[in-house]
Amino acid sequence: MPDERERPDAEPGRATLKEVARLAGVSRSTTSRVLNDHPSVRPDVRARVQRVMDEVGYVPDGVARSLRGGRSGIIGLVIPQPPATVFGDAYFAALVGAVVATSQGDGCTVATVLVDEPDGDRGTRAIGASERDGDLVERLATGGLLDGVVVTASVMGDPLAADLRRAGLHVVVVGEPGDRSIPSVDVDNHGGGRAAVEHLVHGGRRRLVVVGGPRTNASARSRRAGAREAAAAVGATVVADVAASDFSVDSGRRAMADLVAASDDVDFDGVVAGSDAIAFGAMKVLHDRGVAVPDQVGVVGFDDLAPARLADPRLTTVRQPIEQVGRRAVERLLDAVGGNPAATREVLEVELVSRGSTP
Amino acid sequence: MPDERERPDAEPGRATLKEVARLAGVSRSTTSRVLNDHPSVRPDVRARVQRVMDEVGYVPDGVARSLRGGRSGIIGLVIPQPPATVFGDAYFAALVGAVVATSQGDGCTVATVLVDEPDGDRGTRAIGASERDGDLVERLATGGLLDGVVVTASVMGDPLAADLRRAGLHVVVVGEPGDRSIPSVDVDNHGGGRAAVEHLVHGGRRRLVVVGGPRTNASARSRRAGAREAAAAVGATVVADVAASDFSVDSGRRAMADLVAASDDVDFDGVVAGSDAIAFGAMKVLHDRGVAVPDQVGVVGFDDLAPARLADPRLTTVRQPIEQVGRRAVERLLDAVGGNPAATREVLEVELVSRGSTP
DNA sequence: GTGAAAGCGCTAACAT
DNA sequence: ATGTTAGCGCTTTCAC
Repeated sequence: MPDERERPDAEPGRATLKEVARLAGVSRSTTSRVLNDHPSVRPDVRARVQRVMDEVGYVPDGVARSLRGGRSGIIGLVIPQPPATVFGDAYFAALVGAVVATSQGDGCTVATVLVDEPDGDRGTRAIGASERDGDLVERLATGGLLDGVVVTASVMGDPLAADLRRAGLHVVVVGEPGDRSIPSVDVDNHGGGRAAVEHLVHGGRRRLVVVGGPRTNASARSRRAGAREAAAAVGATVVADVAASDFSVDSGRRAMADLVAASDDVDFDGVVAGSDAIAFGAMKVLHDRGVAVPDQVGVVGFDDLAPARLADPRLTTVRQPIEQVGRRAVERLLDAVGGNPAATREVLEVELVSRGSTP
Repeated sequence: MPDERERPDAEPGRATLKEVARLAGVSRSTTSRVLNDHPSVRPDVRARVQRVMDEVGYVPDGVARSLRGGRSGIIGLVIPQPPATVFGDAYFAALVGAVVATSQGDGCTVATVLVDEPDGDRGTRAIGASERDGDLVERLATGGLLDGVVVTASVMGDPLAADLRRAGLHVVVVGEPGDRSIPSVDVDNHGGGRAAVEHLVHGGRRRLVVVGGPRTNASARSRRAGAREAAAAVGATVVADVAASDFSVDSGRRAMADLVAASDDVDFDGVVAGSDAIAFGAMKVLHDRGVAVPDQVGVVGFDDLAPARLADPRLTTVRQPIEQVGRRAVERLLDAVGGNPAATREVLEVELVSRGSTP
C-alpha cells in the first residue's frame, strides 16, 4: 500500500463532492456549504475542505447542480433563419457577439440555435436520434437545459416566440414580437426610415425609390412605412417601392437590377435601402450602369455595419445600436430568469450617419 | 371535484415522467421505455403512454437525462478572442455558422464561449457569481454541461486546448494545436501562401511585399512562410515583410500605410495579404495613394469571404473551406464523444481564386 | 456548526 | 412485458 490516498488524482475533474468530503473527513453537507460559501462553517474546516478541493482539482458538476437548483446557466439565442442566411451576415455576427459577450459578463453561457423554416413545418425537422415527433422548439426549450431564450424576429406572425413562451420559457424577442405581451427589444425602424428620407430630401432629392427588405419582415415593413410617411409629409415622390428577398447584397443587387431594367433610364435621384448590404447591391448596379453616387443618385443604407465605412463612396446609413440591442436583450432575459420579468417593449434610438453616398 | 385529473395542464412542459406514468397507469420504467423506444413494450401500452405524453405536453428533462446518461448534447465552441475581434469578423461568422449548422444536423446544440486574454491571466476573469477562484476553463469545461469543445487556435503556444483536454474534455482544435497530439482540423496555410506568390509571379510580378497576420498567430506564420519559400524558389524578391496586428481591414490599412510612408514611392508590384480584410485595408491605402490595382500592384488575399467578390476590383484570394473546416471539426468531435477518437491532424486544401486584383 | 436523510427527474439492472 | 429498486451529484431541510 504505497500511497495514502486511494486513487491519487487519476481522473482530473472527475472528483465528486462525496469524494472531497471523504478526503476532508467531513460530511457532504459541509462540503456543499463550503462550495456555496455558506457562512456556518468553521474557518479551519472550510480551509481544510478548500485545500482538498484544490488538490484533487474538484469542479462541481454543473448538470447535477442544475438538476437540483433548476437553473443551468445557459440561455439560448434562437435565430429562425437558415444557416446560409446567418453565415455571412454581419448583422447576425454583431448580434451574436453582443449576446455572447454580455452573457458571459453576467456569468452564463449562450447556446446558439438556428431554426430553419421560420414560417412552416418546423416540427418536421427531427433534431435528435430520438423518434419522438420532436418539435425542435419543445426539445430545446423545455428540455430544461435552457434558462431562457433570446429570439430574433424574422417572419411576421411567426409563432416561435409565443410557442417558446407557452412552453414555459423566459423569452425576450429582438425585433417585433408577434404578440405584444412578449417582452422585446427593438430599434426605431420607423424613425430610421423617416430619417433616411428626410436626409435625402434635405439634400435636394425628390424622386425616391425604396429598396426595402422582405415584405414579410416586420423591421423591413416599419422602415418602409417610415420612409413612405416621411416622403408624403415632405412632398417627395416615391417613384418605386420594391422589396429585396432578404437583407443581402445579392438580393439588393437583384432588386435594383429588376428595377432599372424596367425603365430605360434612371428617373430617380435617391434610394432608401432596407439594409447596408441591400444598399451595396443597389450601388453596384448603379455603378455598372454608369450612374454616379451620390451626384446623380443618393443612397442611404440601414445598419451601419463595418463595411459602410469602407465602401467607396462611404455609405450614408441609419445606424442601429446592435450591440446595445443584444446586451439589453440578455440583461432583460436574465432579469426575468432571476424573477424580475418586465413584459415591456424597449425601443432603442437609431441615428443617421451622413457619409459620402448622399449629397 | 369537477375534474378527473388532479391538475389538468396548469404547467405546460413541466410534467414529469413520474406524472405521465401515474396518468397512464404504468410504472416509471415503462414510461421511460416508451420514451426511449425500447422494444419490449406492448403496443397498446405504448400507445396509451404516448397519448398521455402528448396530452400533457410532456418533454423529458434534459438536465436529468444528462445527469444519468453522462451526455448533455451540448458542445462548446471556444474562441479565445475578445468579443470585439469576433464581432465583425466574417471568418468567425462563417465558422460559427458552420459549426452550429453541423451540430444541429447531428442533434446537438452549440454553446459559444468567448475567452478573453488568449495568452495570459485567463484565470482572473471570474465568470460566475461564485467566489471560487473560478478558472474559466475549468468552470465551463468540467462543469459537465459540455460533451466536448471545438477550440479555435489563436496565439501560438496558448495552452487553452491542452488545458481543456487535461480537464477531461474531448477537444478538437481548428487551426494549429500547440500540442500535436491534440486532434485538429486546419487548412493548408503554407500551401496557400505559396500559391499566392506563384500566382503573382506567374502574372509577371517580382517585387513582393507580404502584409501578413500577427506574428503570434500560427496560421499567419504558415502563410507567410509559404509565401517566402515560394518567392525564394522562383527567384522573386520579398521587398518587405510586415505583420498586421490582427486580421482586420483596419490593421491591414495601418500596416500598409506604415509601409508606404517609409519610402517615397511604391517600389513593389505585388502584395500577399494575410487575409481578405488585410488585403482590403492595403488596397485602400494604395488606392488613396493613386496606385492602380492590379495594373501597378497586384494583390492577393486569403479567405475568400463574401466581400472578396464584391470589392472593386474583385479580390484575387486564396479560398479556404471554412464551412468544411467547421463541419469536420464537429464531426470529429462528435466521433470522439461517441467513443471513436482519432488523434489526427486533418489538413484541408485551399484554392487560389483569380479575380480582378491581380494581373 | 455539522451530519443524516430525502429527493430533483431520469435510467438501468434486477426481479417477476 | 412490466414493476421494483437503486442510484447519477448535488442541495437542503431537519435534527443534533
